[in-house]
Amino acid sequence: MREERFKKILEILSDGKYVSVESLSKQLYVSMPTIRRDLTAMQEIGLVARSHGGAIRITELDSPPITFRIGVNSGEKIRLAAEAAKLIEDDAVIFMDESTTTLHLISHLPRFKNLKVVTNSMSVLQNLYRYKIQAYCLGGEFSRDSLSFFGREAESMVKRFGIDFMFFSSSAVNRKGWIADYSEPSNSLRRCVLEQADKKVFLCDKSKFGKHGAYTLAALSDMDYVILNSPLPESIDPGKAVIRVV
Amino acid sequence: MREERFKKILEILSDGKYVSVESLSKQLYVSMPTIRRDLTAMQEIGLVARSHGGAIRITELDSPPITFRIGVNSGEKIRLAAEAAKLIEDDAVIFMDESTTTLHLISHLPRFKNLKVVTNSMSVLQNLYRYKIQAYCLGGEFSRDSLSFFGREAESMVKRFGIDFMFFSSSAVNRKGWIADYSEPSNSLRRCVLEQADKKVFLCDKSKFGKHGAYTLAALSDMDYVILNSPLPESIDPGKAVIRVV
DNA sequence: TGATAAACGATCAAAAACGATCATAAGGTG
DNA sequence: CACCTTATGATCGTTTTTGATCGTTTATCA
Repeated sequence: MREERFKKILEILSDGKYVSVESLSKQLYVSMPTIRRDLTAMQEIGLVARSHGGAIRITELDSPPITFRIGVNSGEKIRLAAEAAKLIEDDAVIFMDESTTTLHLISHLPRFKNLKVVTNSMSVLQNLYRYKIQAYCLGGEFSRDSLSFFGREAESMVKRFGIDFMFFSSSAVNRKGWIADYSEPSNSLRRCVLEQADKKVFLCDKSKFGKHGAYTLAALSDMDYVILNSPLPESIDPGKAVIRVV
Repeated sequence: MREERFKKILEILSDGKYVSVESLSKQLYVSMPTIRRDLTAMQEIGLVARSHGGAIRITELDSPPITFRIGVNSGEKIRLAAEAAKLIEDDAVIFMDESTTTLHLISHLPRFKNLKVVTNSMSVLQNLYRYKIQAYCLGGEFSRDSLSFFGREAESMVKRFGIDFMFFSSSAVNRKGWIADYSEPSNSLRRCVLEQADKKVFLCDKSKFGKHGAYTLAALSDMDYVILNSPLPESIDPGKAVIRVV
């Protein structure tokens, strides 16, 4: 019954369009809570991306378009970013990835003196610009989907920076506590940054748990800090990582 | 719902160059404050630029936002760029600097197949994005004045590219035929690009002649092509350079 | 330059949607 | 058939989104 609905939901979503929970509820003759549960389950497998009011389909190997990602869960993302900002100190060199979560970190940065920011994200760069914060951007191939830079060029460039704090997010954390993502170029770059970073700070909202990203990046236990908005599942070993729940 | 609106706003903006908040509000059946919130969110990641009363897509050459303003003499610059575009061939790797003149080159690029563009200018990058042209951006320290990248990082990065055509402009050409500029970081980078470039194309409107830039870059006679909008002064030796007057 | 009108951001309250919980219904198994 | 598991729908408190209001800022034109 439920599997049957999953298939139908995927069909309805097949053309990549957005569908509301209410619409699905009527089309499939089940209540809205049921649709919500279905979508949540499908999200965990990585079949759909949810937002308030509905969902769109995503394929196994790519993340939702940037226009979709901006709006989703922004309240939670703002709180995660605020908590992460408490770690920063004057004179630090920090790296920020292209996730929409880290973007919210920027409004907290002006209170620090002599900060240097390294990023591969054009969105981050533009916001730093507004706040007049010194910025270094990794170059390389430009990705239209995420408005950011990847590739060999970016990777070799980051190796020349000494990074105090690396702030980043990701699409998924699987059941064994591995951070994973759908895009390998993005992952590859982050792996290089991890090597350069003194303190690694992973920002993780609860929608990430249980999902299966195609490419693993690192273990949660390799992090120095993990910022969460719900308790860490029992099954996952935090290792040396300091867990902060907001 | 909100995510769907983001997409529609981008569609609406891609047709026209400018849309008012009121117009968007009516087209999408939501209130004006909601549209403002949407535009603010989209602005933060760099998808649109806002002005009082509405928004424009940032990647619109014809009516650039204030922050990406293309200066005076744009008619002449457009003609120079059009002439320069005639040099390009399919499969070329071209470099474009951060000058406003080269910016006008972009609208001519979509007719070439398999083009790769290397640049240090964020404005160039944003416009390439609109035309879906593959782009590589040099990284490094971000200059707020010119919205582009300079410095050691950018310079060492450009050394890894093989460049077929280098298109660039400059602030001044002195009486002895030396190309010069006021900014040394910018000059320093261009010197590196000159070394990598097979064909060097200098775009020069007549306002540049007789000025004295503080830092010299190269001799006009070192160029492969010089695109002008007035005849070259008698006193300057063109050397091997092919002179084109438009 | 100063006055006027439009547009803006901030704030607040209402509405919509959400997740969590619980009781009930359906389905499977011994 | 009785029991257990799973799925479903209803309810409730919370979060998010939206629209209205108000004081402030910005553009325009005299």
